[in-house]
Amino acid sequence: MADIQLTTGICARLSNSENDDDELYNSQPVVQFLSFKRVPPSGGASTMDRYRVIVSDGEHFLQSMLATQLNHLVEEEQVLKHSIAVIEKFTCNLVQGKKLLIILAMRVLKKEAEKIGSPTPVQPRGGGSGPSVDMQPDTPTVPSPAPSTSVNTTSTPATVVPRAQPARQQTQAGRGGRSAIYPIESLSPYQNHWTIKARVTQKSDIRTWSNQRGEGKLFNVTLMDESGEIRATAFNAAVDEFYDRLQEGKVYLISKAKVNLAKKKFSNLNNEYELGLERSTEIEECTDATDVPTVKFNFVDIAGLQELPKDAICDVIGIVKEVGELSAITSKATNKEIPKRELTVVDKSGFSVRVTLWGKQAEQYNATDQPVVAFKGAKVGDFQGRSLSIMSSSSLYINPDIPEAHLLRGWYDSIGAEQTYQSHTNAMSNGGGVSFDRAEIMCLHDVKTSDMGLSDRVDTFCSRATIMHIRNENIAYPACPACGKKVVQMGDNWRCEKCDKSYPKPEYRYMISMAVADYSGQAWFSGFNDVGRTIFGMPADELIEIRERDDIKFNQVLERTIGSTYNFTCRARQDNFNDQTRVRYGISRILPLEYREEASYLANLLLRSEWSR
DNA sequence: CCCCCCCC
Repeated sequence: MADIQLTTGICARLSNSENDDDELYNSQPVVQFLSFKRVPPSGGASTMDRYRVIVSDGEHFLQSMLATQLNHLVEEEQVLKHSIAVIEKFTCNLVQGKKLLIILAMRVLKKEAEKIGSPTPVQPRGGGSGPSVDMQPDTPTVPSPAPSTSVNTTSTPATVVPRAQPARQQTQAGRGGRSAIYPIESLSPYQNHWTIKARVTQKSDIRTWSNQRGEGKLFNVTLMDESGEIRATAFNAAVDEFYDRLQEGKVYLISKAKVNLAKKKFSNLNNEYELGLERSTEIEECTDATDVPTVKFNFVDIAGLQELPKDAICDVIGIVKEVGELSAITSKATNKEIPKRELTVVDKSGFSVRVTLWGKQAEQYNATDQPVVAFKGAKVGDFQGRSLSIMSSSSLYINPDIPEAHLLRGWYDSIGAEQTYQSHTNAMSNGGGVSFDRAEIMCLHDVKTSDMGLSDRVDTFCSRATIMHIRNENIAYPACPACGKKVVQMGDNWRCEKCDKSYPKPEYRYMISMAVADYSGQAWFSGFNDVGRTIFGMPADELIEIRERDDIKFNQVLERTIGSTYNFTCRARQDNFNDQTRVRYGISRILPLEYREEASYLANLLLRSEWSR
């Protein structure tokens, strides 16, 4: 190669050009590379390192980025410092008010070269500061918000960056008949002739609809490249055309789809736009897909689900401990039968959660062993504490080849399979709608000074309190083995009025009255059989037997309970006794403290405060 | 052009 000319002035033109400068975008400038710097991904969908580079036209220099499909040129040392190359395809993004060149395709003309000239920073037209050439750790694309579903849903990205301007496209769309490959991030309704190279990370079932406006069918896919994600929808004829061709996990070159404004409330993707796949849309599977990232998860552990609000969208990974049979429900809204299957999923947090699959996912689930399962975009429900629902926009991965899955497999096979798991039901509710909720904990002082129990309704509160004393009189009563009501001794037998039956032996049931205290004060709580079984760890028959046999031991058993702390859910009720009105607190649920859960709660608090900083 | 994700 004889004498290579750099395209003098190109840096200034790029820096100051309008985006509709077709002539500029169609030129193939020759530049010299001055430096390369590897920068980590910015989060969001991006999982690949990128190269920040500085290019020179001999007169000025300009900060630029290599599209990730060009990373290998640097890594294989096909391009070096001072190499001269022709930029065959490029686009520009506006980042923090500055124009940033993104090199999409290039050809090295001279690998080893000397630095040409003494280039200086571009002076922007009309004053102002020129493009920064310092290596700030920002990236050329609009940063995704911190994946918000698993943590603080109200956090917003620290920097709000103007969206990429519509990148223009080389009209010689030509060579090979295909347009340049554009980052998903750069798509907008203002440009045509783009091609994206994207992975299908999620594909919905085909859904039909019927309303006033008509009827039809559709499906969606989520497409992802290193710059971001976009949802694409195909209707009717396009469904027939593309449903089978688009497969989850595969990478496609997609062009000539329509770019529509996304209705944000229907999508949790970080994209202003979505694609309409039409019959004229071109979709071609791409086998060279190593540069297109695979799905990225932001897992929350199963214990941590109770920190998420209902309807939060999250990613969860766990072991399928139990698989339910395929069943169906009838939707109240549409009166349609909907196939349903429930999985019980556990993880290292020691919790289990019920996960509902719907439709085809319910029908097609057929893993009978206990696989690792990862969910992306599962919806948090509050049925029996916490539950998960897998929506059409969620993805389910059986035994995904990711580190978290291998760790989980190893843990489960060595210790997890033997352990018991706490369900959110047990942690939070007694099934009758009364739940323990740490956010609802009241201190006893507040309970006693509030109007709890003074109204006609039943007031429920939660308390974390420590047992100070248990009344030893009337600690249990002889009950009917069938109905639990009190029985009376008649000769050798015990008679139940309700059942109209006599039994040779009663079954004792607890009737506990205990003084409890927290940091603010003390109160008397009363509870029945389940409360006694929880605090004594034995049925009432056993305790009564001890009392009859050995009074000292009986008192020891009572004393053993002193000082233990529980999570209580109580009902406050007015009580009239001997012309005196007082408020009584009945325990409707008692739960031992779960130290694992407490630790995980605290860990999640810490994480949350880290991330919202 | 959908935007429902259902039920216990």
